[in-house]
Amino acid sequence: MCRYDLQPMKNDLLDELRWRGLLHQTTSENMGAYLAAGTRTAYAGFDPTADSLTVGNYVPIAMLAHWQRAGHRPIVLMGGGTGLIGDPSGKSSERPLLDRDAVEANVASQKRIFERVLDFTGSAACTTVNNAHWLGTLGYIDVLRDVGKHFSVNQMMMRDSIAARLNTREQGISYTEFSYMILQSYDFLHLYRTHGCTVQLGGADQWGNIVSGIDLIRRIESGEAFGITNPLVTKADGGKFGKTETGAVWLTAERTSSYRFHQFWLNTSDADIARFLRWFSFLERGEIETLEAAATARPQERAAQRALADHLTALFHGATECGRAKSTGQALFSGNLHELDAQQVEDLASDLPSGEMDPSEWGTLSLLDAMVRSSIVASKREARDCVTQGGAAINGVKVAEDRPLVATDALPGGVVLIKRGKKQWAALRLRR
RNA sequence: GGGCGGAUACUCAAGUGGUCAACGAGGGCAGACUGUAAAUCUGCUGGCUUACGCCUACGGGGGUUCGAGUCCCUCUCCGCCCA
Repeated sequence: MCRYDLQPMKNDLLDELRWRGLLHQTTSENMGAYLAAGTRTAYAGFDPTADSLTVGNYVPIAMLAHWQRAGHRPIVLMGGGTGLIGDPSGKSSERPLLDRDAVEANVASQKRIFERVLDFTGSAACTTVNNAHWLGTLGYIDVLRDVGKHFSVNQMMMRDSIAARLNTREQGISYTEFSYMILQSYDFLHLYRTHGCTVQLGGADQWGNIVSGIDLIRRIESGEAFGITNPLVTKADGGKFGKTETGAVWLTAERTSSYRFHQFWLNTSDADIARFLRWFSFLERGEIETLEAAATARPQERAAQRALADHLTALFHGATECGRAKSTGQALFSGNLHELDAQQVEDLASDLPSGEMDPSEWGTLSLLDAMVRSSIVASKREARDCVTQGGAAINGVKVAEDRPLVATDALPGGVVLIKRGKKQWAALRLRR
């Protein structure tokens, strides 16, 4: 059982979401009473445009988890069908279409992520569905007759997601992407019919699509359905959430190692940490409030950042990996690299960009070349700049001038660790 | 179908025959200060065995010229206006 042990929610769901800052809008004022009256089913959709998901996709997953903690039943909708189209919401340009096999493979691969956060057993077991299975068999004529009739083009064009694209000079919107809203609405209708699903969760940018689905259910089934949206994740400095020097932060180990994942959260700025704890962690209110107080009183200790990093790394990578990530960070930032044993060095190096060198190159391979070879820099030019500016280090010790690597630079296990700036590391392995 | 305008480095955006590897802004990287934070200040930001040198680049192709991002022809794509 790899699922992180989430505790049942003690508070009212909407109150909890509101307190966490996860509640952007709901489609009805009666939501609270509706949820209190029984076990409900909600879904959130995910685009299988990659074989993994990033921290940017995490909030909807967390929303489903909170939903489940409150005793309701979650459905993960994999957009195997809609992924073939591409959602225009929040996109400034037309997206490339993926081929069907790629989408199928991505759907399978992403399932692992959901299994870490959601409970697929028990009375409110989560289920996964793939809309390729019903959208794929729809006939064009049928859709136009049965579904399209209920959509007003005039209304669709006024939706923010579409209007934004209609008004830009550079980019238009294809009929394909224009139709996305109809398909997403149909998904909701389908889940309403087959799973008794009456609630859709999504980001604030999904509002228009969600409301369309609710309308469709009312028109065709005379049924009542609801929507809950969460705010989009922002950072206090206005930067893009989820990006680091090395690119997007993913939720699976093959794309982002547990070490980097842990570091990402550890580096959360003071201005963001309180909101991030509430958004991203499943810690209890009391714990969060204690951490927030600590962060305000003694920010230099970064207790809140550490707690968030540990919590999420354990959630997505497991407790063992989380421990490894922490000790790796400790070794790298304390600078005592020669004290590591061969196994630790190897573990560490396996996380880093790396290159190889031959023992015969001791004394001749320059630091600049070594940096290029370990791919920590894109060119020798860049390596030179880095060294000149005092930003390069061998095994954590600053090197002011280019020099050849020598045999004593090797750490146990035959690895030389090269650092660029404060946080970027690479490994050069000794070939044997 | 007709008329007009546009395409420049990661992004936006200057440039209208030599002084252009290309102003400026944003972003990114690095340094100082710090707490592996933010803010601020500074440097760098096409590549090469550091070279007032060479190579590659201003949508694609072809031309004019001693010399072209800059002029001409053509192709592709985009926008606006008229049908």
